[in-house]
Amino acid sequence: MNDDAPDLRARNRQATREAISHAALRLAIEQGPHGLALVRVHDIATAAGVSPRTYNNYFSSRAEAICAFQADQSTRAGQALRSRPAGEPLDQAVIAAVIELYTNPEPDRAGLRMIMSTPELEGEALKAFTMAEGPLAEAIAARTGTDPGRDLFPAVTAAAIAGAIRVAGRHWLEPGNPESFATTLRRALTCVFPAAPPQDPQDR
Amino acid sequence: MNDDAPDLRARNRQATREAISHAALRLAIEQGPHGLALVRVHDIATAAGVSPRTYNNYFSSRAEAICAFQADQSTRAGQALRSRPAGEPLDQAVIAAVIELYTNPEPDRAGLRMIMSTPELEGEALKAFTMAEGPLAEAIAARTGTDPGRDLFPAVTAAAIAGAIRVAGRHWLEPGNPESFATTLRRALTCVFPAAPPQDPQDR
DNA sequence: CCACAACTTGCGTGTCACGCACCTAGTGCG
DNA sequence: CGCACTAGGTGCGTGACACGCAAGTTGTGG
Repeated sequence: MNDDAPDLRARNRQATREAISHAALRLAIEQGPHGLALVRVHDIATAAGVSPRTYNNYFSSRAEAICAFQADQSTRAGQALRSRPAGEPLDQAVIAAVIELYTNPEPDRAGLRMIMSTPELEGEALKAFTMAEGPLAEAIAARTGTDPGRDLFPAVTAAAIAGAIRVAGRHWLEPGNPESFATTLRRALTCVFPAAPPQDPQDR
Repeated sequence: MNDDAPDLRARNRQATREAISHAALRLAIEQGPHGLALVRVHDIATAAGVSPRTYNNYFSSRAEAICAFQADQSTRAGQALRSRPAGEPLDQAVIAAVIELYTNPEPDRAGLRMIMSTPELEGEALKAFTMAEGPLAEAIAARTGTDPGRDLFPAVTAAAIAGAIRVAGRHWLEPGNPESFATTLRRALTCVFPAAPPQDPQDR
């Protein structure tokens, strides 16, 4: 929690990391899904105010740089679930945590659309979502009192949640969709928890 | 179904595709998860009996070549579900179809472990699994009579199934696990369908 | 104030993806 | 039965990239 100001170096490092990934995403959006190959490493580095060599001290591929925000966000999924009140039933805790995590701030439609509609970026985004599953599974196991080493429920549920978020994103991106992302997210996650196992389903 | 002998050309093409991907996987296994960078394109092409230039007429990256089998298998998921009897309840049909698809032939532990434990390959395998979701979602929609354009259930369920398969694979690979893959698969998929809507659960 | 560590940068190297042009082999028609 | 056609394989050249290495620069702690 106290990684706000541990060091001036660490802050500079985080700042350049964000500068690079932000520049990468911006340039990618400018070129559109079909012009990703035109986004040169040199351009990203220049736009971020660093040398090309420094760029790949932070990222080893364009896709990794462009999707860094998604990746960072995903790693917070487990923490988001843990921060829900202990007594809350699993389904409600998950839905609340995910909505809190993915609508703060409201996601950028252009950026998401860019990532979801470009094969190479989609692969990297997939990796990002998958990285969330480990911590998420641990948080679920902690909440349900199951052993993640033997019981498959936590890991499978975490994977299902990550999948639901992906599906929600894809559906939300479809042209002419007036729903808020939170609404779509809630609809998708409700499919994962049709009826909470040992709880009374008051949701839906 | 009738793509067995449509053409001599097509058969040759499929044969070289399989030769390349098979050679790529074999060489990757030989080098182990930490030596993937030592598997040169030239080696793969030579082992497959084609020129390096031909290799990337078929695949544009090593990971794609190595995971081609997984990708091909994934694309058959929708078809596997559709080939189940129409009256069978969704959960039983899915479990039967997936087990049929992923245990025929019995998967190669070394190959799976190679793919799941190498970050770059894992990303490609993730893409392969995700490619299965579209057809799977359509098959689920057809079986449940829902509209995949409006209802999120088919897509979310397909994603959950793909995630369960991944989790099952990871768990099955853990050292000292005596279970058959079919058993692990069934356990994982049962987490996705905790209680079949109006059916009696005879599995588990 | 100084020695040390972290970080950035320029350079060189090996690898790779891919466009282009040419060649080989399978195909269908007269 | 042979010939034009076409899909696919191959060699070559080019542009870009990842990464190791060795400085130079900036923050840190004694």
